[in-house]
Amino acid sequence: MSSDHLDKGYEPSCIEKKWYTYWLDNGFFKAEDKSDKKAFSIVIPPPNVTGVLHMGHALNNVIQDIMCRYRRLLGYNVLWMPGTDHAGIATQNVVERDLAAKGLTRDQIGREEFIKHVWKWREKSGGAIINQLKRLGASCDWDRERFTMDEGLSDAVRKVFVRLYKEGLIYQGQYIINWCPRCKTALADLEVEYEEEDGYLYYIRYPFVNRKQGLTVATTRPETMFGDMAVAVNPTDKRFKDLEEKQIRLPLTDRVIPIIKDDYVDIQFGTGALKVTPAHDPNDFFLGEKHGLEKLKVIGDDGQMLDGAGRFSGMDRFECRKKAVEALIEQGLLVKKEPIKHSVGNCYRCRTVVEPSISKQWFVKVAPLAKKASDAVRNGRTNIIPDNWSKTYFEWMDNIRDWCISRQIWWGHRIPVWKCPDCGQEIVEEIDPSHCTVCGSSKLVQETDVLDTWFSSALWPFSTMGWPENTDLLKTFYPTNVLVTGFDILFFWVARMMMMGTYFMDEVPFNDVYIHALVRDEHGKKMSKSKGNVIDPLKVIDEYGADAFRFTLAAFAAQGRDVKMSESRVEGYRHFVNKLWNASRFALMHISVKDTRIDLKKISLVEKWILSRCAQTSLEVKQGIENYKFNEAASAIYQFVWHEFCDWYLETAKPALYEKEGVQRRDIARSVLSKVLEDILIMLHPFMPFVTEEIYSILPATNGSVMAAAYPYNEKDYKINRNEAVEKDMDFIFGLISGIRNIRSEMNIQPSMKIKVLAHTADGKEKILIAENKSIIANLAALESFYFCEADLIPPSSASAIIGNTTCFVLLEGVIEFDKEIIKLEKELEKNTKELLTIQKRLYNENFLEKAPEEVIQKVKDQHIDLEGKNNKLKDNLERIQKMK
RNA sequence: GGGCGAUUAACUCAGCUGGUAGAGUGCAACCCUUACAAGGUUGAAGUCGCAGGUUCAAGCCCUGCAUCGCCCA
Repeated sequence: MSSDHLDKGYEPSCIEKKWYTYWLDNGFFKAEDKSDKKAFSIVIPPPNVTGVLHMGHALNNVIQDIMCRYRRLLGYNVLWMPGTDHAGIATQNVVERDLAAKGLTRDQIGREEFIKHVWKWREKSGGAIINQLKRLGASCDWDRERFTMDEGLSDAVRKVFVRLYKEGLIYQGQYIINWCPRCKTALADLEVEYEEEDGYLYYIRYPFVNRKQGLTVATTRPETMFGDMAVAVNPTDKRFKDLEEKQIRLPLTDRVIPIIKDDYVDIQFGTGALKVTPAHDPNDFFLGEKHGLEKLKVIGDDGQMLDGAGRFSGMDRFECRKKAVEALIEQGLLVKKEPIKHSVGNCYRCRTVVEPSISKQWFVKVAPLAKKASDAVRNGRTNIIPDNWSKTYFEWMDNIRDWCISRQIWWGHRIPVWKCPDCGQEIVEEIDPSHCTVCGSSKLVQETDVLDTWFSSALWPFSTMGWPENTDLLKTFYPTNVLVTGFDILFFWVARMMMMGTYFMDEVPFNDVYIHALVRDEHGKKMSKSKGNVIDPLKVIDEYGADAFRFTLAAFAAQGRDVKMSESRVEGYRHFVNKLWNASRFALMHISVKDTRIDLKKISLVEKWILSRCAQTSLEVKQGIENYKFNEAASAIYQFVWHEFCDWYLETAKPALYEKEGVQRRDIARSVLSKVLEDILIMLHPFMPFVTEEIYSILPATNGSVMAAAYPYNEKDYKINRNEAVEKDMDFIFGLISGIRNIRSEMNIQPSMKIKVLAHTADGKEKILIAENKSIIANLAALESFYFCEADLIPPSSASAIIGNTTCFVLLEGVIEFDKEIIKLEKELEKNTKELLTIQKRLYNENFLEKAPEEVIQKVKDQHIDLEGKNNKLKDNLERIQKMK
């Protein structure tokens, strides 16, 4: 499987394929139904079977994959349950389009034949999105893949429906619902998307029966006037105080309708007179109920006007709007029309303007379910993260309306209700009934509607695990640890899973709900086909590799903020992948045997330092992942790998690795390098699974897959390796090197030119540190020589840098540019003085000394001493240089 | 109309229970130094949207305002 070297540049495509196949073949993604190990489980938000992977999926699944891979490294028995959703309306639309291409409609071929077509379609192309998830590296337990229309899941749906029905929580009724005239089905409130559009507000005069005058009503939908059953005014409205008429004439018809009074009418809006259309407006529906008005449906299910529209019947609703307005103008009844921005409801599947319409539908009485679901979050059994979404969740749950669950389409779970045509009995059973339970008739007719897709998705966390059977899987993995989702389906899906889970399992479906951001384009705009700003994740993977893409998503997944995605960012992280690759190439030039045993007593300060930093990084990555702060985890490891491991540690390790300090030192250096690189690969694996596996497989010190490795630094190892004192010491050394480098750069000293440096310090500890790390300093700052000097022997022609209590003098032997050094020192002194003054201001403030906590005061005092010391040294140096000039 | 969020370097964003403002990209200078130019070293760059308030101390807490975005009606 592995070779013993790495190519010069990292080439993702074939490596990704190779390792994904390897993981699958070796069962690394498999969960055990029963196990002694601790369990960790996530159910995937099932993508639509018609779906194509978009950025939202990518972010969603990368986050889940990071968590799953991380838990495996910790030794958990991990279940990541995959699957797809049958997506009733969406899928039906796709297949209908296919048929239309062949000149067929679903009505022509009939229900049974149509459903066969859908299944065939699914077999052919339904798995596309699954393969796309695999390209991302998703480590789902694919053998368990579920589909909401599977037999088992359908059984669960049936069971839930029957129980809710028998408990009186499902009912059928005539209500106003949202109707899509194109899909020819009812939609739930949630399935309507509102959009601001330009329209007109038409003011129409309805004449009184016996007078020419009348009331003017305002509407944006004049075509609905044919369904008007009354005109309503507010009883407190002064304009209508003297109104005697009780009736009014409905223009363009021969109907006379009542004038009713109700304080529901908004005095501010329009003319104060409201046309009441109970069959085509939700508010009017309730007003109609209250006043006992008839509900006349005038717009048909296909969007064409019905008989009630008189000579306009048979006309399309929008055509009718135009024609009716023309007719009103002719009759002098259109008072005015003014442009208005108003929100128009569109079908979330096909964007057709939704018609509120009266219809007989099935509903779930959600209040009792919502109570349990809402309480579960209130009392902390389920945590919503970030927490501010809890409020939105409560808001919705507490004001929830009954859920319309019937859809007039064919693709979906058919509602298990039968009617007896002989005696009218309604039969609802889990097993298809063959005859009427009352009269014995065998002519039972099943309800033709199917259930809302979200009805089956609401059961997903337990139906996928085998419910209603009490399976081992359920026992091991339910409730799931976390659900990862975007907030756009918080109500559609999460809320409903909470309702069904708490009701049927008596247990929440997940302990945590992590709500991640929406992925937008680089300007923060929603990605959409019409805007042409969609970035295809698969293309990004092709170009930059899955690892770079995944890392980008993780790095930008800060809580509570949208992810703004642009290819240039992915490119940046591809550089990171490459950096890791090259660092590993370098390491492989040196390490050749399995030896990662490290004797902490024998290793150098810088080696202790890198181990300490590595331990600390592992903790930060751990905390980041466990607290859903993936950006913090990503940035911790990025920072460590690039700027500590590569920039500092590898550079310091080179002399030892090249055997310039003897064989023993070389072997120690090898073992530390080997160990740290191995740790890095494991820590990084959840984020960048492919490249880490490739490198890990080649490292001589490792065996088998990185997926089988243990996450580095348990509590004990952390305590052994983390050493803040060592980190502080190294910060001093690194600061010293940077100080000298700074002088080199400011004084335009060529990198190839070696320089002489003298150090003066009264600090014993710093003196020892410098002495012990002299060769590192000399190497990294490119020094010819480095000695200590006494205060009275400070070289005249030199530039200085102050680090801690030590001053370094870079000898410039006549070539010093005094002006440059003076400017540099003055600038530094200015900055230092500023800082010193702010510190002093606090220290001389009695209130501060009185009220601030002791530790803060002590810290400020320490800072004061440091700053004052540095200030004096800067002044001395400046004075000295100025004298020289 | 109700609710939520944002406003910090040129750009994209971090910033914990209040304690001297950080990163990446970009920019500038120098460098092909034997893992990496997809690189290295060094540097410049911020009135933390505005106005008040609380506090010894405010990017962070409170109030108001402005601008932008999202969700629900």
